[in-house]
Amino acid sequence: MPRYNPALVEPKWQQFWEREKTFATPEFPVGEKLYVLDMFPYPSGEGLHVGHPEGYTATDIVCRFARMRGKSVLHPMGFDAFGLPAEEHAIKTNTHPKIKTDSNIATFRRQLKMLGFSYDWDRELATTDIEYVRWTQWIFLLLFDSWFDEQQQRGRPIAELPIPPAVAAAGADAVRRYQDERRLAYQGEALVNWCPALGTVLANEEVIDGKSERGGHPVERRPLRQWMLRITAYAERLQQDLELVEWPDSTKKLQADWIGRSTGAEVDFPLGSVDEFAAWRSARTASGFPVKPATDSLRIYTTRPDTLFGATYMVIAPEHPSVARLATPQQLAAVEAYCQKAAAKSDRERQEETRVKTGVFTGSYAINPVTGQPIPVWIADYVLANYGTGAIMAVPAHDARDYEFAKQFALPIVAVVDPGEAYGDARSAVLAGRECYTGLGVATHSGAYDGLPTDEIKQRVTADLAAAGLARPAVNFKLRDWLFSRQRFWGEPFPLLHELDANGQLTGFVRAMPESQLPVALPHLDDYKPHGRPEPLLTKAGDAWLRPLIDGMRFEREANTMPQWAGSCWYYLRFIDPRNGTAFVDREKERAWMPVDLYVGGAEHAVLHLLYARFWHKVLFDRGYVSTPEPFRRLVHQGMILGEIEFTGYRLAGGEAISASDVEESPQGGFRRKGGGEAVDSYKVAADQVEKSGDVFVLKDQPSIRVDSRAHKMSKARGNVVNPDAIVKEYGADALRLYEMFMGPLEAVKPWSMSGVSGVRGFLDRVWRMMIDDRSELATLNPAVQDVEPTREQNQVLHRTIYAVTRGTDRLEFNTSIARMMEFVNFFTKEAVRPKSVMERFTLLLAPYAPHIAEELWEALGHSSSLAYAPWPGCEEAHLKDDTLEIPVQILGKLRGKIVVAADASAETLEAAARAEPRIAELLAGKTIVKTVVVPGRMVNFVIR
RNA sequence: GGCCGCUUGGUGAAAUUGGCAGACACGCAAGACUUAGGAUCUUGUGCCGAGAGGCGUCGGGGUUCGAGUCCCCGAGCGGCCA
Repeated sequence: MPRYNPALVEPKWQQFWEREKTFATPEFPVGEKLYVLDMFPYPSGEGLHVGHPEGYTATDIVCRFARMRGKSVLHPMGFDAFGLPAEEHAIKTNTHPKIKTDSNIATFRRQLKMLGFSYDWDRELATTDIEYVRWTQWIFLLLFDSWFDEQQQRGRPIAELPIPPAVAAAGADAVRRYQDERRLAYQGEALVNWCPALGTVLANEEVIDGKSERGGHPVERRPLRQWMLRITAYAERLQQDLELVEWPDSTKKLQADWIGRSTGAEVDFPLGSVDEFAAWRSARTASGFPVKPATDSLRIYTTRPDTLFGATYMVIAPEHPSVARLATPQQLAAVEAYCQKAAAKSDRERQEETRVKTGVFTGSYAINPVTGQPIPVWIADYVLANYGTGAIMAVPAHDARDYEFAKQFALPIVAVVDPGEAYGDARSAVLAGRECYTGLGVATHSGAYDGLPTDEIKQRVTADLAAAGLARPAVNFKLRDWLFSRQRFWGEPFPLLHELDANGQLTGFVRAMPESQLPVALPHLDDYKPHGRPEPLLTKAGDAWLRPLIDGMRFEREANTMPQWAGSCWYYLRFIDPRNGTAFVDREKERAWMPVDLYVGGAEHAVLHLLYARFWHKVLFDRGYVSTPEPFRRLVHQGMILGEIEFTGYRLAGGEAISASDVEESPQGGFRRKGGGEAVDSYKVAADQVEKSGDVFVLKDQPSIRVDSRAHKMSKARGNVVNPDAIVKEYGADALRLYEMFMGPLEAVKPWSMSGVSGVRGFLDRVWRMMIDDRSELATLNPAVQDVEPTREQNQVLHRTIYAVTRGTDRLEFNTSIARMMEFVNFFTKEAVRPKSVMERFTLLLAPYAPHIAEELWEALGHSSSLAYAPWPGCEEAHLKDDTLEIPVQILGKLRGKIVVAADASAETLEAAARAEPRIAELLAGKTIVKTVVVPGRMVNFVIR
């Protein structure tokens, strides 16, 4: 047979697998199931990136390995195909975004097939497929049809929502309104990024520093009617159930922080004069804490009820419902002006800590319920309307933002938490109100509570105020409801109709499309250009689509589209039953395959995609459509692959070299001399121009000049992008797969290296020559491969390799498995006789990693069927062990000698042998042995004096 | 600014999870084969030292018979959030 030629071998086996449907998954698992999922890609116009095959190869190895161990494996692939780039392309070229999307998918599919992944391609789907859209819309309608029962902590059908008698008495419309306010999908006003210059609404990622990403035009925040999903109802469970999954701790923490559960208290601060306070207070004690905030007080949420005595003013959000009521006539104009300005800012801008605090006094006062003192009520945009109650008590001594605000507006600062002696000199500054302290301590200036530690006073104050009807313990979440509508074209239409009255005006009521009428397809548009209004682009469609006549009634269609997240929220379920025309997934199949056992994808999706998918899954679970509380049992993030390591030198305008240690990034981009000096130019330095000097690299001919040595993110601009097509062409798909796994641990960030690719290609060449006679023109085995019994040593090498590769593959430590296979090949290429049975078992070990060459070798070894389901080689204990071991002998923990003993030598034998070792004996002579540590099979250590 | 992670030869890394630091690969060097080499094979390759030997896992401290691994402090780099 000729030399190893992946260009021939790889397409041959790809065609074989496709023709034979080798990786078709049965409808139901046979025996133990394994569902292994890759985060499906967005099919960009750039094609596959070398980062994609990293995770995909890892999961492919896991799947091929599992099949050989007799598991039923579900391993699907699809495309997250809605998205902005396709829409932008559509606007530019005036072609339907589906055209570009489909051609991008075709490229991705070709590239994925070229890498030999064992997907069941019959299950391929794209979120843009109209049949997929049907079920995305169907799930949306399920959300629309659900409300969250706080008592039972689960979503239930809206028909089961108890209607209070008063509402029922008010008539059918009142009941509908009552229900609509409680659905998991509801309408609300939310701010959009409206860019007048572009005449379109922009996604958050298209807005950078308040300007449009394209063109840098100003962007305004405009309130617009939008669809929201009530994910906050599930906050508690989304947080709790993180305990059920096997995810990286860092990812769980990110999610938990994003959900942001906090405990504290809601406290009412009465409005009105000091002399009314005592009466108000006793009335409250009698009536208890009202469920809804009353108009005679301001309700705040705080996580630090222990600092109530230090509350010297209050702040409400500019959107707070009490703004108009609290603004006194003298202050009204200033308040209105302030609120208008605040509305234009994003929440994010408003929370910027570096920003100078702004605010305006309402003119009104509230009473601090623990001190009975009046405190001013301010309006400031650092308080957000939708967190807590939209109002805070400000404790400038113990909250950084309140402190800054108080400084800015000369408001009183009263310290009520004593940080204690350990805080040093700063303690007196804190107690004098000259410094802010946010930590724990001991109560001071807190009346009867003085001297209590923070945790205790929190409990006591909350309990006491609750008893007096002034407060209640409360839990709050940072998580906000999910803004689910977009004003774009390329997304799923909402399957909803707005009712119109006799005059063609909206009644405010919405009707779900009946299931039989799904899917609602996108309308035809003559072009995809923005229409210059903040409303959804679909309002450009004609009346035939927009205002359909159904059963003799005229409706207006919902013209918003869903965000890209929608499709990726449930694709893992559709893969189980991708062609089902009557349900989004068959319940029995779902029960058989779920949950996803291993989910691999980038850490950039650690929060949003995973949180949204978990939320939808829980709704489906509550409504009885799926059987597991969590969708993804185990999650792994593959690390980013960076470009090849580069050396970067710097020089001044005149061309004079400057050391990297004297250079810093300038804020405008580019580089400058450290300390804000002159601009500096960077340039690439060839590897042979530098040398290592201590910890750093310097120019060979100018050793005083340091250069940077670093791998950068791959980017078009930097020109360091590696194209998988080129790698496959030059080295083969197996080499690419093997290299990506050999680079280092799956989760680590790793720099690309072309010579590393050629290194693993060299390994595959050696594997080939180990078994194949490459000087023969025919498919001939290497004459060294013979049908003989392995020697004891050969068996040892084989079984140790089986052991290590099995273990490494199981634990996703692919790099070490590959290293062990390399050791195997290094050993056997030196053997004049290579037992065929050993070569066969090695080929099976290699198969998950480099499946094409393995199939080819398997065939050459005389097998007529694929090895995809051949049993994984077993490892026999007897062949793993040596008769004798070399054991290190330490004195005071330092290696001083070695002894060779029987593998099963006892502790006594070991110690005796160690003492007898000449060098050890010499070192021990005349010393007192304080202690002897013997670990059989491992080491001996003498502690001497 | 907050949170998380990382730091081991010239380079990517390994270390049975507290027990011989540097497996495997790249690179480099020498040699063999060869008309040729970006092919193949062999040998060597942490640092200092002629050697015996000593030193060595970002820096400092601690726990331990024993620390790359665990704990504390610090530095640098990266990621995410703000």
